[in-house]
Amino acid sequence: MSRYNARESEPRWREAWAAAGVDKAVEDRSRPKYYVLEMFPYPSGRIHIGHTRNYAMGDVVARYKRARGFNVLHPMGWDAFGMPAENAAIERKIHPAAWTYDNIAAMRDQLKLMGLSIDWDREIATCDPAYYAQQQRLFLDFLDAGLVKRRKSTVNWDPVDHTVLANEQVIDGCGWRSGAPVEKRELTQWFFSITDMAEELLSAIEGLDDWPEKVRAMQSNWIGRSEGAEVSFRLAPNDLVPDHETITFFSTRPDTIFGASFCAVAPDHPLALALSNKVEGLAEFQEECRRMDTTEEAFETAEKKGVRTGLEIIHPFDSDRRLPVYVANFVLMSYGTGAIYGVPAHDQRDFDFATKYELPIIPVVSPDGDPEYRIGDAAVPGAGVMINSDFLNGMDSDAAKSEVMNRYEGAGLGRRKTNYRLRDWGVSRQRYWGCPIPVVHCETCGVVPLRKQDLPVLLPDDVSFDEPGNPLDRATDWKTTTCPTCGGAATRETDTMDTFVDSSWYFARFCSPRDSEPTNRDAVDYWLPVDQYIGGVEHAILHLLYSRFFARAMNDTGHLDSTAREPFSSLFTQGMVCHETYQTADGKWRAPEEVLRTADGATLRDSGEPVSVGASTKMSKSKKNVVDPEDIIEQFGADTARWFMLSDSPPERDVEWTASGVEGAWKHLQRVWRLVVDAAQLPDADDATDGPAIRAAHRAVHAITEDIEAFRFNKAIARLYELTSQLAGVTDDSTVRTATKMMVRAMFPFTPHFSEECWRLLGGDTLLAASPWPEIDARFLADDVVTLPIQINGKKRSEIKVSPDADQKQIEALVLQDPVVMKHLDGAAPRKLIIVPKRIVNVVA
RNA sequence: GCCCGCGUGAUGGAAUGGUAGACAUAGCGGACUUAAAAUCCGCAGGCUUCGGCCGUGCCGGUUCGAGUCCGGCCGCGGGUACCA
Repeated sequence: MSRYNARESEPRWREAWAAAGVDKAVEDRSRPKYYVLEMFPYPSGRIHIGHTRNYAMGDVVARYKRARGFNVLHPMGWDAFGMPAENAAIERKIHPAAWTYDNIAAMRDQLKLMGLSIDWDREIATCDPAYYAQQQRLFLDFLDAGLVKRRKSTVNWDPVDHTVLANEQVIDGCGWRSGAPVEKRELTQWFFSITDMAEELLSAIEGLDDWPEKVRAMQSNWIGRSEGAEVSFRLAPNDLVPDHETITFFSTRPDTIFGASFCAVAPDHPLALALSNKVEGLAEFQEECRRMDTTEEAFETAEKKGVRTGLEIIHPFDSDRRLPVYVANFVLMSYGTGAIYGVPAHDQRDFDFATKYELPIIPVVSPDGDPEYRIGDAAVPGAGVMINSDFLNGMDSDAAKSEVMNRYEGAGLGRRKTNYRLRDWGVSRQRYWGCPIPVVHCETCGVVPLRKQDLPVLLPDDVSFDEPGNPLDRATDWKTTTCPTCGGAATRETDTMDTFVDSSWYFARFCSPRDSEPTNRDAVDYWLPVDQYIGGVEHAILHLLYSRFFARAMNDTGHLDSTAREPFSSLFTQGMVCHETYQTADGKWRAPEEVLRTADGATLRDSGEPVSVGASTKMSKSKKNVVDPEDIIEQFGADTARWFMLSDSPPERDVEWTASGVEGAWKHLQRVWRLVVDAAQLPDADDATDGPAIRAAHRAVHAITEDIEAFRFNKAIARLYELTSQLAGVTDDSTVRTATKMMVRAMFPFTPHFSEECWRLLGGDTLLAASPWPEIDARFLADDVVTLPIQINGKKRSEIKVSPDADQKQIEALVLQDPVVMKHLDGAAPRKLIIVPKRIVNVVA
């Protein structure tokens, strides 16, 4: 009996597809387009199993849509700038470019083994000057349009590596590489004005119907819109800061103004800075706050502390009331106005602060309407009836909110204001391996953008990585240049762009990857938006939000069609690939290939030492629970790997990689192969011939089509298992060969090489890769007879077989004659008889 | 704290309000074989006095009928946060 030989077959079919050019995407306006894209990988050096699941899903979609007559664009590229390349340069004395391009070459070879239908002619790498030169053009256009700004901001500064760190690179207050405590510094940085688009980015989420609800919620929360009042209250006359007359506050609860018992400003608020040397202990307190790291956990435990300034605010509605002003560590300069008035009764932070400093806690909102309402040992947020609030007493808190804001506006104290949590996107990085920012610093003209004809600004090759800091700062020859405006001496900007910039527009570049402009309008108008984007949920906020911003910015600067402001019309976030973990008694992690797994435990293969089996978690080097896709492909072939990864769990959920599961997938393909070998000996049936096999095939493919459309790949595969058993079980049926051919075609998106091999064996003389999806014939879907379950009082007791077009009376008669029904009714008439056609019967006794 | 998800056999998971557990993995039994592997066939939620009864995290509701819808809990996972 012959076996399917993946190792021999798979390369042969990949060559055949390449020779036929089936993966090439050309603009063809006579056909509907379909752009399917998986998030492009960072070229770390090896393809990870998680990548392969991601690309397998995209490939199913690409191959299916192509078979459905769509003109498919399915490209691949490399998110190739970033720190690991510089770290490699530091540790191994390899140039980042050499390291990166070696990795790309290795990963491209690995990816090709999977048999993905990718148009490799469109491959791009973001570190390629041909790519980042276009990014520099976009930067200049954005600058021109006011979408890029340069300003001072507080950053995380690593004092050992002499560089700015992203928030994610600060771990427990220390630099992730140097381990040194991170400082906050004021640096002048480049920003994309994403906050200008906050409202549009938020409201447009509404229209992203084919995005996961989860991602939409995360983006909404991240943008974080809140409505309230921005008001300025007068400071009582004082000698400390005579030129400060007011403090401006933001509050979402103007209704609680009569509950205010203190005010607080951020340590870096202008007023606090002005007071630094005039209030005892303040300068030290501010220094302490600066040292406090910016990560989340630190705040969790940090005590609320402040320094009383001696200043007082005059209550806006009661000029006899004075609110002491503090500088407090829990007030952030980066949100609102950097100043709050504290209402301890209705805000937990204010409550904690007031308790510590023995400030009054005045309830002003009574949840149950009781005017004598008292606060316990925690603040009570939420709505209610106003109490202790002068002219607001008795009002509903929502109405009070509106009333107070009206009074503020009437008195010229302030206005209604919407604030966003979203911050502008700081893109400056003091790094070498990134896209240079195309501006110069001129002694006379200041910051001057380059002219487009001066682009690209190429990264210098000759740089050293043996000192900390940004190598570009030390690249003197490169840095020294002339000013495009005055021709005088100038130095280049040495900041490079955040790598998230690179990935914010690559989907547009794929439409015309070699064009001399960032985009070709004909190409992007045809291909965009991406019809199906697939990637990990870890990019739910940053990458996807930045891309949404970029699509709009490119729109506004004429690089994209003005009608399409969303880049990805449908988004799918796939689950991770997990694996059991193994540990020996001494606590050391062991790799799956070292372990012999039995039904009730595991031992080491070589020594027989017992191994404890731990939870299945995301594959990671530290836990050694990693499977190398190349090993799997070597052993079983790409199709087996693809089949298994999609078969076991719904695509949005994590899948557990198991050796037995992969073997099961491999066995199944061999089973199909035997079926195909047998079927190849049989004659074809003509289209009209009916039989159990062809019926089973049409039904299965009908369902599989719906499953693929709905991203239910696991169910599609389950149906293919079922169909295989059905075809193997029929005897004496002249439609077996025809049905087998249909099954092989339906398997094609999942197991393309294997399906081609089967197809050829069954006499196919075309490539399945260029063949249409099987047509469903409705004749073969209809039932001759349907089985109706019979429930009595909602519990299944019996069933009857009826013709599908039997009418209610016929069914009723059959039901009442059913022995089980007769027994339960015991001569009585049913109280009610519910007949759902072709579904179920319920007898209410 | 807030915002999302999710709780179904030993396991991954199926089930437009209509036969709960498709399909797969592991397991058990059998066939073939000197034997093993491979392959093929079959069994498989729990309890039962063999009539049935119970069963989708828990409690209640809607319905002829609830894993599915509604209300309230419990548990797990993810995201996010001194955001005023």
